[in-house]
Amino acid sequence: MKVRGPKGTYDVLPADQPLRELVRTTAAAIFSSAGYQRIGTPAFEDTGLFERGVGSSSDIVRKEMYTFEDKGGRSLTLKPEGTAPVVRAYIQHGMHKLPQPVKLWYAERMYRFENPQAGRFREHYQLGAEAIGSGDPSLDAEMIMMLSDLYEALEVPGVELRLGSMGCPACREPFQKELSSFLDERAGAFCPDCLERARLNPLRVFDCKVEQCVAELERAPLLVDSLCQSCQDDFSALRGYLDSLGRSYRVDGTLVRGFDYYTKTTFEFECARLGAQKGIGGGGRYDRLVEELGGAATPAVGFGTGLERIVLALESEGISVPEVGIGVFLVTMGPEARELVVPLVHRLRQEGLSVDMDYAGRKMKGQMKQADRLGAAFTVIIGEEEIAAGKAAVKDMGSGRQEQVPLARLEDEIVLRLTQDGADGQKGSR
RNA sequence: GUGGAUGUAGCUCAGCUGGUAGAGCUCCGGAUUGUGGUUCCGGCGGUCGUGGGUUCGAGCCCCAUCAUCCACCCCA
Repeated sequence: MKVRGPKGTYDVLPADQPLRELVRTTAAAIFSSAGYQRIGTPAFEDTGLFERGVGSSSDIVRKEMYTFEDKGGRSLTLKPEGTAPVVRAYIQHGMHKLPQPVKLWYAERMYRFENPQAGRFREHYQLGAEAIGSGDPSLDAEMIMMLSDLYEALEVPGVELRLGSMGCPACREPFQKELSSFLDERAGAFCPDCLERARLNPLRVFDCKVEQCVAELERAPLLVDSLCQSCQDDFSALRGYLDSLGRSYRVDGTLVRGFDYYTKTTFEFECARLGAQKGIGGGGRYDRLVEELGGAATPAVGFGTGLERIVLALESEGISVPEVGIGVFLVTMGPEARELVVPLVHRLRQEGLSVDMDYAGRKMKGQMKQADRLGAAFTVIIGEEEIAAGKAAVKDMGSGRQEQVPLARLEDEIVLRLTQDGADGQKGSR
């Protein structure tokens, strides 16, 4: 192997495109029907945006960012997540003056310096949405349903929803103290990772999978049980909405999301088909982020979902999108035929038809084979005999029927055949 | 950053106790002096990840290194 793409990256080959395209267009339709408009943000941002936004205690900021200095001495970072850039754009463009909430969605590449594994890459593609400017739990429900509808529309198998609440500063801080003292009392019972978490961000101990720790945590206090009145009200309102929407979910007091900015609602969709990295999408409310990034105090909620993980889940079901073949393939033999066909191919393409010809010097048989591989609906054969007779052979690749068409009428005949309904070739449909 | 598995043709893989490489698929051609999807035949294609070592001799053994996959951490 001489050359390779960088670790954790992948190429999207032609065969991979249709399914990804399907996911993107399905998402775009669902998001826009809920009034979300697409926004694009730069591939890189000032490093400080993520340090302040995502939070310096998060793993992402501590060890996963692609940070570099540009020639002007600025510290920049390839974006590891989508929310902070969108919030930055909201503030920068004065979107607080627009009718609230401002609803935005994005499809962007994200970068994290992690070791790759199933469903995890250093560059990945994320679809996400943010609704900024309302704290109403019905908006949380809208967000959750958009994601849920996306998975449903795509028929992603085995998707489950977990729901939790991170509370607000008013209830979280006292709770963290309570949890910390619980952890301190039993310090001996936890693994070294958990002791580290207890110091940095106690809530993260709930992520631990070590049996001993999990057992010990059975008796730990849960944040969902000690929410303040306001957080409790919002949480039960959200649950009411989800119930009436018929969206099933599991309340999980141990659901903790990785970014420091989350408040109140957190949610995560999991897919059992995915292996260890089974989180397929998730999000939550971040009522303090806009303010922390320098805007006015503004509540907001959002989610992100990984395109690769959706595709992986779909592929585990053997789902494939049929490839569409080309319209017509022009088979030529001899220089005269090529002289005639090169401009003809160009004119037909200008008509918007999908047309191809041989560029590899294949013999006739090889050209027919190529036409078949490309899924051509029709083949036009022009050789010395045809030139001499002033006619071309037009062959229907489905039926195998072939007829002679005068060269003078050939172009009109091709246009006619290809603009009829269903004239597109269909690969693999014979 | 850590652990395990794996690295042989473009792809999927075989290669017995070490004797300097093979199949299937793909591609090109022939069987059908100008007609596809089936079949048969032929051809193109390999520094056996890389660098050392042991040996008369290494794809096979040893060491190192890199990469890939999976898992941990964490996340989409």
